[in-house]
Amino acid sequence: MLGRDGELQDSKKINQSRIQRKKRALILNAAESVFARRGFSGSRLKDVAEEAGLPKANILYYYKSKEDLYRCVCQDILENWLGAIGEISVSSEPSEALRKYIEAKMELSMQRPNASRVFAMEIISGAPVIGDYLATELKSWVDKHVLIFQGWQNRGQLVDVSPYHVFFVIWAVTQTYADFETQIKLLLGDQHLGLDEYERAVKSATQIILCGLIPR
Amino acid sequence: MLGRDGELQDSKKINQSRIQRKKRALILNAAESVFARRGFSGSRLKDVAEEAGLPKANILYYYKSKEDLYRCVCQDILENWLGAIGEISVSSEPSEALRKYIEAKMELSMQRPNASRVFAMEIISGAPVIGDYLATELKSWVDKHVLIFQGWQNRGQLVDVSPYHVFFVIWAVTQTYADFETQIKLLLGDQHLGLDEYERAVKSATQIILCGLIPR
DNA sequence: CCCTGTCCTGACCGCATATTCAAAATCATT
DNA sequence: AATGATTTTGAATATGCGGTCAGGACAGGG
Repeated sequence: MLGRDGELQDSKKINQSRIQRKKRALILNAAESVFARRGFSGSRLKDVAEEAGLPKANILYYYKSKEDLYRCVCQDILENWLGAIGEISVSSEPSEALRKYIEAKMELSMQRPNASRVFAMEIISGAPVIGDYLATELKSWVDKHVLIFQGWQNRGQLVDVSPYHVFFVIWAVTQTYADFETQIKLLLGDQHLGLDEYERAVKSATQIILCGLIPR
Repeated sequence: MLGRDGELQDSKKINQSRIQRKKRALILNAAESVFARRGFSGSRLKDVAEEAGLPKANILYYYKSKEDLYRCVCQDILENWLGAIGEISVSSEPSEALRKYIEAKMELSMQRPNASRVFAMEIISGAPVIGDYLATELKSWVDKHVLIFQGWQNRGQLVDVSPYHVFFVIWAVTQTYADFETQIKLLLGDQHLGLDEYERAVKSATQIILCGLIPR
């Protein structure tokens, strides 16, 4: 079972040779795509090994256990997300700030869909590994931005809804294009969800959400 | 591995004694909650057995295999969903029709969150079992309603966005309250996501989406 | 009470899995 | 080239899984 409060950085060696970093990154990528399909307990190290093109024992040379590997995948995702999105700027117009945020999240979903899926499965499973992170770092990030939203609402620049739910709606919509790609492709009849359809998705999602948030 | 085109009703016995129906329903419920947490390959029959309060062998007396059980869970979910939601009425005002639909989906998410989670995991995993259903029945249902949406758009009653994405947005938002309940509870600081917070969620979601869809 | 079919279950089987290990191969440094 | 550290990997191990089975419990109609 996944120990709840493990330090989330079991194998975060700091002195890595070039070859180590390369191999570890290769394995991390392979692991992400496997975990994205099956979740933690459903994934097999054999599949990770095949995906990475390495013998199974080599995986466990670089990551001391399956759980360690999974934690590192999660940590990598969280760092990447937090770094890529940054803040919602206080100064600019709400409509512009929110549009930027939505577009950034959409792009993340499209560029690293597997990251989004691992995250989704982890949450659905009860967040045994990243629960602490959600309750501390993410919560403080959200609380801070809720204040910004309330400021906008006081000035009549943002529709009067619960600010937390603004986030829930934005996250839900932006991540659905990664997590539920299978369903979307089947319904659109598309095979590849190409760039044109991606543009349409961004446009539709942004338009619907923004119109719902910005008063006239 | 899950055979893709299996008939989705392996164990759909029609002549069931009262005791059979009761036991099968009990097991189905337990299985739903286990599959909701771990997905198909991550779930253990032992856990289903414990959840149901039965010995493991008894599970396999009523369902001939783990995959059979999983298929029955999926089928049960799909039937329930299709039956509970029904159609989006053509005649009434778009705003009323859509509001009804959104509220119905929200209620389903709240009443059977585990069903939503099983569905989510199945899709993220590539929909090996319900893929056929999505590509046929659900697709024809959606295509039919897309026509309705386009009719509304021609009459200026619905904002001009890709109708398919209208569904994607509605589904994303309504299901997020079931699938990501863990995250939402952690961020709201709540333990139970009580009735008041549920009302607020319905109100916020409905308001944001509807305002984004209905022109003024 | 017996008999017949249904229901229940502990013990068991074969297989897959995560993890260990020791020996081989490769690399780095002098 | 020599030596020591790092990296690689096939084989071995222990555990846990889905599924089987034989026989016991039980229900109900005669």
